[in-house]
Amino acid sequence: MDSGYVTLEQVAEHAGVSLATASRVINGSTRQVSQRLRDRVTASAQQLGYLANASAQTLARNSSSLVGLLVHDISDPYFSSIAAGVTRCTEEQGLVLVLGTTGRSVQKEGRVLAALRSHRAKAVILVGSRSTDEESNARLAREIEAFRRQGGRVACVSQPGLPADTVSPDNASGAAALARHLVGLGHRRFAILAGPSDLRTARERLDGFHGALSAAGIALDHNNVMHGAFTRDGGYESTRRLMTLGTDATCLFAVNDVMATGAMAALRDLGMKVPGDLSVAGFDDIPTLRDLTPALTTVRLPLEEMGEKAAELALDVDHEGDFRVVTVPGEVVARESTAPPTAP
Amino acid sequence: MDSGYVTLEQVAEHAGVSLATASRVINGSTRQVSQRLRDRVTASAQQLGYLANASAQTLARNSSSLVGLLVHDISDPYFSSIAAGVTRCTEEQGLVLVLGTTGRSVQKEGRVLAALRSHRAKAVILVGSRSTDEESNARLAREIEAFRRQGGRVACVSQPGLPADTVSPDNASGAAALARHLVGLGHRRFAILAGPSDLRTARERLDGFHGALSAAGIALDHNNVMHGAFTRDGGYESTRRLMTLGTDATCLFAVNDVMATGAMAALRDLGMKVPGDLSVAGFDDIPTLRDLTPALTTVRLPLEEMGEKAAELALDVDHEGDFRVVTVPGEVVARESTAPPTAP
DNA sequence: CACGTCCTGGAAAACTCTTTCCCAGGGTAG
DNA sequence: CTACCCTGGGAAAGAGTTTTCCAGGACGTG
Repeated sequence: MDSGYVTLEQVAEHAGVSLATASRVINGSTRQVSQRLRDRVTASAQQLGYLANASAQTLARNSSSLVGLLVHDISDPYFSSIAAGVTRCTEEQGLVLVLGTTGRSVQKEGRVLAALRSHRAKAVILVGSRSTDEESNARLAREIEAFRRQGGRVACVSQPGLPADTVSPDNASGAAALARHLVGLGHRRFAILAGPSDLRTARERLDGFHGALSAAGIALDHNNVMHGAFTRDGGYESTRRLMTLGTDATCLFAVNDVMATGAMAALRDLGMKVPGDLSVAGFDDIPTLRDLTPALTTVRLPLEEMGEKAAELALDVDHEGDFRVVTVPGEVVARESTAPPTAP
Repeated sequence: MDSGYVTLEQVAEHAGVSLATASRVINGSTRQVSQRLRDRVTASAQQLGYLANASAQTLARNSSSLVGLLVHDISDPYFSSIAAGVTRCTEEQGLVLVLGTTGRSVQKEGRVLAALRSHRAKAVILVGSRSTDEESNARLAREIEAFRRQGGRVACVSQPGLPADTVSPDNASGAAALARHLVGLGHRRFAILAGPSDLRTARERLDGFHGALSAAGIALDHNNVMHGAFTRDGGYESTRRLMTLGTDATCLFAVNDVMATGAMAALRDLGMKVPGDLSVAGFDDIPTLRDLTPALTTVRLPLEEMGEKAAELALDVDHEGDFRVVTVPGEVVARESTAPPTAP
């Protein structure tokens, strides 16, 4: 209690039992220990203020109570919402969460994954879409395999196609439903902030939206599709570019909410009214959205639940074998940022 | 490389050196190793794909590369911004960040702290104001002492008075500066969303604001000070309550931005115009603020830098002895949510 | 040339647990 | 009554590092 550590050996000695017995009492192994000794050991542990040395346990068991969570940017509300769901689940189970931020860098991702492997983390949860680049996906798949071979478990959010359990929003259907809703409002000419062209999530949403338009007999002008960074500033920038080039669109769809937020800021700076001059819609329903004016129409994803579900998948030790995919439907939430187009 | 682990012993054998030498090469101890052996060992490690077992290292060194970060709620942009700053610093140093969320529960805080102790974490950073309750502060102080006795380092953000290095915003001065600014605009009657009455940060801001008003010869009506939860919903709720009771105030100060955000939503729902019917100001300058309409007047804190600074303090191993306090000034940022009061 | 010093490498202890193996004692079945 | 099994306890063998201690060789000095 003073300055050093209380070891299990000291507890055993204090209780007058062997080290083995003390260990069996404290962690509750399969072996039985008589009630009498059990009481003595717990009393001694209590009295001495025993706290197990986690690294010694990890070394002996070859498995730790650490769970990794990899996100691109923790200050992005999309990721922090998912992170909140993950923490809820891990804390329930007494596990310790390790947060790694990748900044979308494959190298950093690799470093964090290696660190988790080195710590014998029990599981890792990868959040956020990766690129569609074949090579970096293959490398990630190898890292995942290495992690799993060491006894770790893996789950992904928003990145289907990897060799792991996955929680994946139904991007295409959600975007299609949104498109139909907007067409229902009377819109015929759309502009799209499509994000990076090599990002899977971005592309699925674009394709779903585009597909639904095609099905409704509406063409999408190539000049109305802007690619750019998947961030608020990317949305701002893309919108300015779009407006500088000029557009005939009556409705702007940003494939995620942070870009839509940037778009709204750009339009405000340009003196354009939403939805009067242009309707705007996003995707994700991040919590900060409801405080925008006008409130943003979007496709709602249950972000916290998705994080929680991913953690459950990753920590469900019973399951072995093929990879499960949980598809999460998106729900169109109509708010004030979209309205029927005003007559031209 | 196949299914098991490569140990340092295997690397040593492969390189034809002793375990001790291999260890000295890989981690770079104080001891010299000849260039010849050095090359052999690194080559073998590379070839075999050696990855150190972190728990074994922790056990042997009695210190790990883990750094704890305790926040109340990671999905709150205030905390996630600070977290982003902390991660930047820890990743630079190759450390692994453990994220603990407390939900403002003292028990959970204790549990996380114990887990970090058990893992021999190198440092822990406590973010967010605690209560002004003497007893729970004393308990926290004891936990901190225990952590430090085990060789860990501690830093706090926004909670001065604890036995640890601290990064603390100058709440009183910032709030006072804001008050002077608002008085300068012509406001004389204020309402305040003061947060929980036992939260140190909240009280400092309230007191600073109040003090500046007094200095300007302005009284603060007791009925215009609403206490409530330190969250968006708390701000919403408090504002509704305030308006239901009725107020003569021309300006509303919420002691943090998330409450101000809730206040704006409540006013919108009540059909009141900001700043036309009521000016609103907050405190913190969380990133999401700039996308509100009208944009919120606030006191800007450099949140990411504060996180980074706290991490630096916690990881500055050179420093021993008395506790350093870094005071961070807040800067009034005037935006559209405040304007001179309209004639009564 | 002898002796002390410095430097490099290796053997082995230490770190704190978990778990296997072994043993004693008591109960049960034949 | 003996052989066998079952239960509960302890000794000891790991788990993979770091680090201390010791040995031997090179080198410098008197």
